[in-house]
Amino acid sequence: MTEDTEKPSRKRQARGEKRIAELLDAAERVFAAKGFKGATTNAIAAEAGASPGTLYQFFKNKEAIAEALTARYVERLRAAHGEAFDLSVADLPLNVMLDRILDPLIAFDRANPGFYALLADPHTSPDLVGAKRPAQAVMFDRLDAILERKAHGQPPEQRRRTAEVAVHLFRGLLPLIMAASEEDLPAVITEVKRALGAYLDGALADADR
Amino acid sequence: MTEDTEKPSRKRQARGEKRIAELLDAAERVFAAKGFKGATTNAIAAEAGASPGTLYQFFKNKEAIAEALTARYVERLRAAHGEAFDLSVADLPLNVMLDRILDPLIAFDRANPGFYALLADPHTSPDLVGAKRPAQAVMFDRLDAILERKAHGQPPEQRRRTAEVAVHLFRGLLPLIMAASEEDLPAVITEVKRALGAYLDGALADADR
DNA sequence: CGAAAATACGAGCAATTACTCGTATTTTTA
DNA sequence: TAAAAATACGAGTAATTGCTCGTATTTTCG
Repeated sequence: MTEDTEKPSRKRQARGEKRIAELLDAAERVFAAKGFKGATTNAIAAEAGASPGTLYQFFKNKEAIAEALTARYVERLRAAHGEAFDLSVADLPLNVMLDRILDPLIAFDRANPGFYALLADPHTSPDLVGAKRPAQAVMFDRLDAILERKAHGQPPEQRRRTAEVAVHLFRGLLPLIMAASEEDLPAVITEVKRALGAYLDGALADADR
Repeated sequence: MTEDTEKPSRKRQARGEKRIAELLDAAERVFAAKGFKGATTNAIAAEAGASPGTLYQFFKNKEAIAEALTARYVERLRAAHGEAFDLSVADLPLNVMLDRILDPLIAFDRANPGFYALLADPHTSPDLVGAKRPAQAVMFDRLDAILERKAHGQPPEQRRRTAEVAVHLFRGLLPLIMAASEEDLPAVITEVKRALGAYLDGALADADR
């Protein structure tokens, strides 16, 4: 077995891939506007210019749409900012590091409002929770690795908690970031960085104590 | 007109008040478990041991239930912690002030999971948003007043933003607080206070600059 | 007491919605 | 080119759900 968890179906056409992308684009808009429960599969199909039957040709059910969309976000997040989130930033001063990490992350979130809509919803089924885990892990794991490099002496448990709190802290401020007008955004970003910087600064100082 | 925005109906019986309280208790549980959209009015009625007809005798529709529940939370929040959130805490050292404010607030949130469930849901109708505003205002206004007293020289606009960010910061960490086991809670609370303390400390230091 | 009002019930309606299925069209492939 | 497979359609269905309404019981009050 090299790479086949797929059924013995014949082949997916380029047309199909295009439709899937269109359906996910549509789902992104509808989820962002209405949330998961509020979104209608018929509305997603219509938004994509497709029929319900076509939608269900590619997705087993509504949850599968959200799962696929989440997977696409994770993929894009890795592709776009894997480098910016690289471990080498750990050697930079804290405020520079925060610029490097947060600027692209904020840009990504503002450019992909559906990502936030899906991630923020706390009332998701177990399957969806599983699909969301990698999205959380992308941020958490990298930050944890960075902290490990930046504060060697700290016990791993404490470090994990610091990373977890920092990620939640950012996610908690996301509503503010998402709601900010283009005009207010710089000031909001400044505050976000100030909050994260102050927290991490304290956590790292404790590690050296 | 002294106090009557009510219809010329005859009188609400004690039995009715009791039923309303039971229905709100039930709604709290169902909303906390399923979210607003996921909750069913029939399920709320059943949870309260009442029939749908009885539910709709006291509430115009599903939204009205959430509005009344939110109002009850605001009332309880004010009653339970109005004093702890009193302006005099502004004269205390920052970390003591945070203990005084956050400990009862965290206890309230953990004791009223429906409050968090309703507040956190971003996909609410305009009516619900209006009902939620006072809940936000309770925390924001008091913190803003405290900051005014603690940092006189700061321009109001900057102060408002600090208060807004601080409130969002706390709300953002609420998922962590709500999900923590009784065992983990103290450590989580420590981190929350550290984060808020570090942020506010920086903001207040800037004000004195 | 007795009438009116408040409370209570729950079957069921109208609307919504996730999803199916029979059928038609386009693309692949042998 | 012809059969098979993939894609597409959209009316229809079964289930869910917010809410109503006719009716029955309890409480209030003159």
